[in-house]
Amino acid sequence: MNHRLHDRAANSLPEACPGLRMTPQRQEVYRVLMGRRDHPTANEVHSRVKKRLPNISLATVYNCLETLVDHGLIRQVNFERESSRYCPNVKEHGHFHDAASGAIHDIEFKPGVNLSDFLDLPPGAVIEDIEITLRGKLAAS
Amino acid sequence: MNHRLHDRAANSLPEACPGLRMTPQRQEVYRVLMGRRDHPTANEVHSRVKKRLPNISLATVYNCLETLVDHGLIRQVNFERESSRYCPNVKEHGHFHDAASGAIHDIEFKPGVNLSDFLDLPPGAVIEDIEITLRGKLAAS
DNA sequence: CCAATATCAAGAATAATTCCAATCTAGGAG
DNA sequence: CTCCTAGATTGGAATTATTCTTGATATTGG
Repeated sequence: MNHRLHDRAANSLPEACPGLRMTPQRQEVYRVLMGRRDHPTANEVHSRVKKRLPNISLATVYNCLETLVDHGLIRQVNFERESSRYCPNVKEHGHFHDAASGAIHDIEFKPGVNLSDFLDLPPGAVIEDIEITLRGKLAAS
Repeated sequence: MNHRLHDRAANSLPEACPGLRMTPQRQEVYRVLMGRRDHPTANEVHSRVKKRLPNISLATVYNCLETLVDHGLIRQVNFERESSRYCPNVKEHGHFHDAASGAIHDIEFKPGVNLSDFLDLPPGAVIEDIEITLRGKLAAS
């Protein structure tokens, strides 16, 4: 079994991140995301965080999420026009959205592949961010 | 030069599409999208359409766009949390968002490539829709 | 031509997110 | 240790894109 990506303890703190003050709120938001590696919306994060910080406001959750995203500790993912979701998998990856269950699975690139191997990029394009989302079904097994 | 994708006359009508009633509003929305192959928002489409149909409402533009999308005549594309944009290129393709100019370029797949060539898909996944968005810059030429 | 159905328009309603102003807090300077 | 300040948090208001609702219109099949 391959745990390459998921080996950080669920309740560990992010290592010191320059310019980021680790407040209790940010810590808990981060902990909650690491603890259950689904792709919760800000609202879902809020619900989960409230178990330990009952007074935290949704605005603060949004702030924390934004800060963590800005510092590269988590990723924000958008599907269609739905609420943004947040993902603790910082590695470059895509998502597969199972229409039947609603579940979202991380999709990794095969090792060694290069964007320009399969896409006709405009000449001189410098890619800073990639977003790949697939929608479909898992065949009944 | 390769015009494979863009050879439909700009003001042509979509060929008969089962179950789609081609009203003047839908026709004009479609015409406007075909005429300028950028990626306008519903609002931009509304402005453009109003030149010929001054009384059309934004709600109708939304309705028309949704209908055209449902019938596969245009595609809806979402970048981040911005307004949806609409794209007359129905072929499977991705988008490159130039951070500097804000321009959006269609990106084609290299011929013959297969999703599973570069992505680790979950076993049994049947992909129904692909969305690939790149963000970056065009190197100064 | 008439009834059934689909479309349109205008504005109200919704939902996610951001903004704002008023506290609050942590950490460094003294 | 205490004060000061920058940054963080809060709750609620504001914003924005989009959808919904309702009544009026138009179109089509019979």
